[in-house]
Amino acid sequence: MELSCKSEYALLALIELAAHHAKGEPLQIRQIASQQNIPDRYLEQLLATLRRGGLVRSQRGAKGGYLLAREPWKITLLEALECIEGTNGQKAPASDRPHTVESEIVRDIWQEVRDRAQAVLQKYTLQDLKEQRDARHQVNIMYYI
Amino acid sequence: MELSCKSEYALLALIELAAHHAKGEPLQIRQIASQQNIPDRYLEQLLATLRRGGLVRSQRGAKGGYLLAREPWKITLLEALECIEGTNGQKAPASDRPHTVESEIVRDIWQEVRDRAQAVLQKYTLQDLKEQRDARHQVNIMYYI
DNA sequence: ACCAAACCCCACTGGAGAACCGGGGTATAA
DNA sequence: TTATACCCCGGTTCTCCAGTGGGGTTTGGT
Repeated sequence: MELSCKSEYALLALIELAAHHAKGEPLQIRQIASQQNIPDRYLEQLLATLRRGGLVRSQRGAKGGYLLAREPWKITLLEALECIEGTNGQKAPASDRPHTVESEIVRDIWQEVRDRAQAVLQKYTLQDLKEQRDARHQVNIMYYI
Repeated sequence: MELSCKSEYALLALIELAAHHAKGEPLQIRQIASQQNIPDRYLEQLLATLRRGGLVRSQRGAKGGYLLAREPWKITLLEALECIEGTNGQKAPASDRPHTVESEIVRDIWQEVRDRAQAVLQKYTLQDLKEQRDARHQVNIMYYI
């Protein structure tokens, strides 16, 4: 798993879309970008990737924008991250190298690490993040009063 | 965590050193490299990093080579990987960006993923890998008979 | 019909790191 | 003294990240 800036941008955008999802109307790149301080031309590319991955859909033309392709509780973070950074074929070290007993041991541990990371990302959906968001915003308002 | 080719090379070298550790005599780069099919000039750099990190020590001159700086059960994989790839300070996306409620949620999840990955790497020592190695080699011998 | 809002696609840049290769210097055992 | 092995520094090629920019296409509103 990357946990890069790119991945963070994608998740932030998806949280915004999840929060806006009940309204049923599309949300524009500009809105998301300004809310989350993301360069809009870059975010555009990420949303295009998410669209091609089937996680969001777009509405072209005036009053257009993006919507989640599915209900927010049906999209896990694992899906989102695999979509956004999954294109780069070999994240694992090339398996074409002749493998020894020792290299298999290392690969097994690599796999265990990946499995643990993926388990965390599997258990959260966009709905979960949206609820956390609402809860924390509520706390902020209470402090403000 | 990177889980790159570089990291794999480093762990393979450390396993070799752990396996050879009982003899008390140094092991040469060439030996390790040919055993594990690693380009030797590259491995040299990695061992230099591990030396600077205090995980191995070197003996210069003829009959020289590398030895573990500590007992194999006192070196965890987490230590080894942090040493080999840890110089790049922030693997996390720059925190200098203005952070929103949403970005904090994402960072928290990032942290949870990292913690899980590190927990796996923390629980294994070089001694564990050496024992796995011995066990699997033994199995291979039995098949051969 | 027109216009402006919005997405769409492609290309390019600068920087960082991975995965090497190579040359020459230095310590050390035999 | 000499061969062996580590030591240090530098360069190369490649890929990806993180953006920026230009021009094209769809669409709703007037």
